[in-house]
Amino acid sequence: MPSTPHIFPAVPSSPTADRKPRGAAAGHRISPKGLQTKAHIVDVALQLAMHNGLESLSIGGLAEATQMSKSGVFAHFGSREELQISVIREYHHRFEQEVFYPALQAERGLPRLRALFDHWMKRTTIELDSGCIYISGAIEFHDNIGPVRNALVESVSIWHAAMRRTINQCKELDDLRPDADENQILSEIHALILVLHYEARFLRSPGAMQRALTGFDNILWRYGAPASANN
Amino acid sequence: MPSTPHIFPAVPSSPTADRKPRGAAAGHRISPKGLQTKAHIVDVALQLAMHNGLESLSIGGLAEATQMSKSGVFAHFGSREELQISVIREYHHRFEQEVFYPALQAERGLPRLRALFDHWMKRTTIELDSGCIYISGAIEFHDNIGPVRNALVESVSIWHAAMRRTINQCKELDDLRPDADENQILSEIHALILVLHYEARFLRSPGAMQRALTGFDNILWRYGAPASANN
DNA sequence: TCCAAAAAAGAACGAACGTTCGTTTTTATT
DNA sequence: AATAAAAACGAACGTTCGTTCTTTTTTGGA
Repeated sequence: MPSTPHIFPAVPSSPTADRKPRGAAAGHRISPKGLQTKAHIVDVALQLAMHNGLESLSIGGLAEATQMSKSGVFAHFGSREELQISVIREYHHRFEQEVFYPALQAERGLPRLRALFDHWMKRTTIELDSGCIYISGAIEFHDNIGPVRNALVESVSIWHAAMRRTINQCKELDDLRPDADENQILSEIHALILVLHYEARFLRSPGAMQRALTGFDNILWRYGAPASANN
Repeated sequence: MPSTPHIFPAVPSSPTADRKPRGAAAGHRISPKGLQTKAHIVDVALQLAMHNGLESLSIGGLAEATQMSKSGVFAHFGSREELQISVIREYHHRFEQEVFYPALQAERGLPRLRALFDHWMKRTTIELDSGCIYISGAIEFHDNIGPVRNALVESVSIWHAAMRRTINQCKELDDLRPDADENQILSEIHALILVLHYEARFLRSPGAMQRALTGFDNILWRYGAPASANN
């Protein structure tokens, strides 16, 4: 795979404690086979976490899902927290690949903002039969200070920064009012994603996606520059 | 306590299985002391659940928090699910008391809708140093079908119905455009609550409450009847 | 092919989980 | 004050949890 650019630099592998992990989590050189196995474990773990949350991830359940022994799975991470962080990093990576980079192909300004929203929506909803770690994780870890929470906040913050950048580009290109507050716009867009997730995945009320789209148009209608026709 | 009216009738005590519970969960007549103890347990359980979610409620932890034995706590509910449902019902009751009924004192139409939103905001945020069961529960139980999920969906649905009613009254009183979709408006208001919760409790970004208020004004500005001055 | 290193397995640990059951203490009523 | 019922306790159950340690299998380079 070509080395695609990253929204944020890789966080150092966070040797949280002075514990001495075994296996791939130790100071060993990781063999190709080891990397492949670990990638597969993280892939399965991410699927589980998207369905049931990071907190319900268990080494035992993951071992069963991957047809491995508990200790075999454990050795790749050294702790449950490190497993959770690995899952968050993987989710962040896919979010980059499936939401952020594709939207960069839309031209700057409103088309790109809309593309980001559209891809974000799709990532968030049941369309892919999965939940969103950034949403469930925020609930699970809002009081739970520690490295897992930090990893989550970091990823979401970087994503928010990217959104703010795009919004500001809209202002520069006169697609949005120059006096509009980018934090306000970001909040309102994020709000639509959250309520979409709530209605679609929990309440299962029909029309949730259409309401999110209408809400987005309302934001543009409210903050759109009077000069330009933005829809 | 006077018998205050309820938004929804009490759900029957759901004798889920053919298990034979002991203590207050059985077919016994419950003594005043028993009721009082159970109320205290539920009160403590609600506090715990508002901080860490319904899923992290444990009989053992609750026993420790109430200075009781595990079996003593357990006997009042007969199962962990019934405990969770009791907590949801208690939360529903407080939501009625602290959000819904106080707002009824504001006059019909926009003042009442705004009062509902204001109280809802306060209930949701850290102002009371607690989270919202309707938000965390939606995440914890979106895939987890069963009586707990049902109780949550029921409570939220009833609350949404009350909101829709209020929105429709706004339309009748020409505070909102008569052609506005009440589901759309409800979605956008709910969205503001969700993002407020996200930003205030998880990201801890400043200004979240102000953005929610601004967002509410934007909704009124979008859907407000052109004739009336609604702020 | 041989061998060191890495990966995976297997067994076990202490703790916490929800739940059951027999017993004791407390409550409410006569 | 006596008594039946309800509440609370204490101990134990089978599981699952994350983690540690020892042993076996697999891998990859010489």
